[in-house]
Amino acid sequence: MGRPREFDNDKVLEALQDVFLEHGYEGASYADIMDATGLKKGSLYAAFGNKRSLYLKALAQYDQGDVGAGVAMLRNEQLTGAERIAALMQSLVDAAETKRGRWGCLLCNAAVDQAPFDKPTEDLIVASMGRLKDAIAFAVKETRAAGQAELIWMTYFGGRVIVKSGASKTTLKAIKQQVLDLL
Amino acid sequence: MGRPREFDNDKVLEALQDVFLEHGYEGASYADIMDATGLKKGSLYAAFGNKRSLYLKALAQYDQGDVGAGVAMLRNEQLTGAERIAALMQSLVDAAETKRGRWGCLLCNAAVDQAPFDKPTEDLIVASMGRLKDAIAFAVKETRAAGQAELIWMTYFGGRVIVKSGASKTTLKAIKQQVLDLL
DNA sequence: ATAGTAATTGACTGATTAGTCATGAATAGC
DNA sequence: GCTATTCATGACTAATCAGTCAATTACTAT
Repeated sequence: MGRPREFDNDKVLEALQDVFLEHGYEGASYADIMDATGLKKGSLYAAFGNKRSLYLKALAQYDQGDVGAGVAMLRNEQLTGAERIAALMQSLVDAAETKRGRWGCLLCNAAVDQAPFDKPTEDLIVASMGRLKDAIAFAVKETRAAGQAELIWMTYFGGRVIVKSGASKTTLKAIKQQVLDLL
Repeated sequence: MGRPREFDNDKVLEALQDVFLEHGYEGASYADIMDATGLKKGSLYAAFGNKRSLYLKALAQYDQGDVGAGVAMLRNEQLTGAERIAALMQSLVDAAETKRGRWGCLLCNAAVDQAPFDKPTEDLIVASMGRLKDAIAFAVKETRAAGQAELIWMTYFGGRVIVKSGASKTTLKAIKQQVLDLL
């Protein structure tokens, strides 16, 4: 009963991901948010709560979506460990070529710009990063790089940082190759 | 002639580094800035220009100071290449234990939260990151890791990211060891 | 001492911030 | 068709934002 909702929750959270990816938490104003989601403030507050809550929900969706897909891929035993790590590193190379990729990884961005201020955000980030680390460890466990999971993990995050400052596809390909040479 | 300046430019820029390290660019208000520097707005504008200009100058000082010191250390031929890389990675471990270290690396933070918006900032970051990469390459050039400079470079940035989300000293020590095992 | 100059200050601006709320619109059950 | 309920809207608030400026202070050169 009551008036039916005119928007789709998941679609709105995807739009929120993009806004926060592009502008960061502090840099994203309600003007940006309303523009990206097509919703007015009242609807946003009623449906998702305040700005911090919007952020956390978008981050949680990113964790389930983008990070979750990466984790699933790294755990897909249809592929060899080396193939899975290659795919992970390729996603970094690809990130340099898309607008969304250039905006970075919401997880890394959140770690840098919000983790120190907000415990729930930090908890979500730590958990999500941990799942990614474990998945990398799983993928490399039968390769020569079995003891270098953290190294590859860090390379991924480092790559996400340099993509945001405009690193070239060439640079990222070189990094990808250096990681593959570990395997 | 005229009234003498009551503050020291370098000291003020150091305080600005801390403010922007702690809060990021958007998150740092003039209230924070005035509090940290002890200067009023008028003086700040007269001496350094607008907020973006404050940021760039603090970033440039960070580049010359913290990054410059790291680069000099990596190029110090009094030490072996392995010793130099060990010192670099140890600085990451140490960062997990100090308040300032927890705030991260101004270069990485800037890359994530400002590089996409401001060309001068991006240029400074790219140049500074490049100098660090070259210095790492110089340090490893006669080790087994001669072809893995970018890998170590990324590991350093990745480490800076996870420190901001509260990574433990133990985790960072493990990463340090994995890097040293490459040499 | 006086004049000239540069630094400091705090009050001020208009714009923008996140967040609220009364009103009206759109539905479902009766 | 009426009522109850939920949703959407735009005007509203108080606070804060970056940035400006006239008045005052503290110095140097003459």
